[in-house]
Amino acid sequence: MGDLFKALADPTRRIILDELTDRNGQTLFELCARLATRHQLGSSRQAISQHLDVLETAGLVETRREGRYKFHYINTSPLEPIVERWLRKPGKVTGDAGDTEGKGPA
Amino acid sequence: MGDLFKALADPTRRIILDELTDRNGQTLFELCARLATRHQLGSSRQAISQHLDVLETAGLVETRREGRYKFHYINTSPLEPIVERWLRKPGKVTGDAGDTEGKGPA
DNA sequence: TTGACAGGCAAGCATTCACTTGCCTAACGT
DNA sequence: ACGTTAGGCAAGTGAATGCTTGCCTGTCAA
Repeated sequence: MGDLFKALADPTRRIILDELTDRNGQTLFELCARLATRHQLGSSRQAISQHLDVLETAGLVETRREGRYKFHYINTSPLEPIVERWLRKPGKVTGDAGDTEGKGPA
Repeated sequence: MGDLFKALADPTRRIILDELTDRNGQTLFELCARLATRHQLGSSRQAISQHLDVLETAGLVETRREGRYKFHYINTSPLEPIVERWLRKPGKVTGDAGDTEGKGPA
């Protein structure tokens, strides 16, 4: 769950999602080129690749291999439960017991 | 904008939002007690205070002083534009030009 | 088969982040 | 006035994060 928010916390990754929204199914190199051209992002190929890994771990990007190409597709479904979590009316905390992620005390 | 996602990226801060959803207008000490009791979070007072600062910077928490008490109120309005950003249909990237946050190239 | 292309793996580095520690200010109660 | 309570400020520490560097594995065209 926290992977989703951590993925969204980086501006470069948000721009990657923008780019995939504009044109879905891009390869790594295509993304590099378009991020540099349209967003003035000088990130290296490896940097973008690592960002894509983070986004994929968060479930925001899915991939499809085809020969030596790897296409990246945006998946917005993990975003939908975000707002609803804190939009429920005050009264009872329901399903957050598993959200500590090992950040608890020793 | 990125402040919002960074604020949500931490599990302790998400639990604080849960706690404020359950009971709005808590003081710092009240939050400390309830986080420890109901969520087994052993965070110190200063840690919680810093988390509240982050949440307030992100616009997710607003405060009201009253004597020596400071009450914290959740504000969910910054959450609403989150999903819509990437739910627009592919075709044109519109308003992301200001999202680089100084992470751009030299 | 050889070389170019698309991508992956892993170590190293600098910054940021969460948290602690220690001390301080301001508002109450008695 | 004095002590207690609620909260704030700032420096320091360990871990995580974003990025680079260097090399390696597959895939395709000629």
